[in-house]
Amino acid sequence: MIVPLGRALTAAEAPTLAAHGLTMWGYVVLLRLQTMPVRTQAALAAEIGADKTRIIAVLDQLQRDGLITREADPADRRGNLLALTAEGRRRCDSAQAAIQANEQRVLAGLGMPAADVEGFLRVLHVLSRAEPDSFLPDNSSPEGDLPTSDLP
Amino acid sequence: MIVPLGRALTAAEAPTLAAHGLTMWGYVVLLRLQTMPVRTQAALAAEIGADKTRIIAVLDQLQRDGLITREADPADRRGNLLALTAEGRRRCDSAQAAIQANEQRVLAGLGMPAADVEGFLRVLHVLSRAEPDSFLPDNSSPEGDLPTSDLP
DNA sequence: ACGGATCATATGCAGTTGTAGATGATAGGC
DNA sequence: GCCTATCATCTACAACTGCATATGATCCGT
Repeated sequence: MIVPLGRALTAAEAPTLAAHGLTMWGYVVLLRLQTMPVRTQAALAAEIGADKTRIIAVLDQLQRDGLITREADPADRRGNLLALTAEGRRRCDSAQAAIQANEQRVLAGLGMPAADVEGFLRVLHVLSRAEPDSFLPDNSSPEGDLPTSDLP
Repeated sequence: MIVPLGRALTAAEAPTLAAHGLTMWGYVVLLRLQTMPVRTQAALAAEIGADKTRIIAVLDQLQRDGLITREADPADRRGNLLALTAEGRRRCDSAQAAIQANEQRVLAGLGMPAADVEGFLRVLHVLSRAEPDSFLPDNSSPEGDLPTSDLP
């Protein structure tokens, strides 16, 4: 998969998210909490591929905006229970709708068969739910003898 | 499209690229030059979504490794002609094969219909050739009144 | 010949990201 | 009670990224 493509798609979502008062990570957090609350911030960070120290500010902001609740878990006060508020759910839904509308526009503009586009969306949906570790290659050795020089 | 997915896929490629003595940007440059040489570094940077000042070191390394040729354009000596060497082509091909093999493994592991997977790959291929600007949303106004707070 | 533009290159700055470590609070096993 | 582990939080450091700027070489139009 092509790296600049991923970067371009990410960059394209930013204005839509900004228009909904969200940042990329804020949106990712809301999307994840949309499916189910979590019991610790560390678990959330691991699931969304974020750094546990860096999402603290994200969660701070979301909490200030009234989009999430964040309360010590009575069963284990080391962790925080995180869940969407009603406003958070609304915000997430509206941002998601806008982004998906733009995706539909982009995909429609490709002029590809509807079956391909539908297949694409289905695979993408499943991929987005997969564990990030499942994308890693096997421990296969590289082909041939290659120099070990690498970019600084 | 889901941002963490893109990040996970990118991260998953890194070990394969490293095993082939390449970095992400080095690989992206090789991929682009595989299709056709370019006449200026600035044009290359724009096409691959890189910063023109930052790819200098990338090109330096690729040139040192004998993977690209980089010669002043006799028609306009302000620019450099960039092209793959035979070794560069081999390196690019082998890295690409390894990455695609891993992609096939991941996609096969999803257990989805072959038609969906093929459609996915076809759409992905077209998307990767699209102009990054085409992904940007229209100048539509956001839905409803939303707070303007944003993440620091 | 001059002025403006383009190209590669180097550099600075601010923001982002990944990693590591420290700290305090909390929990569980012995 | 003590030791170890976990969690959130804070901080430092290095690398990366985007943008801006400056410089020298080159090119083109007047």
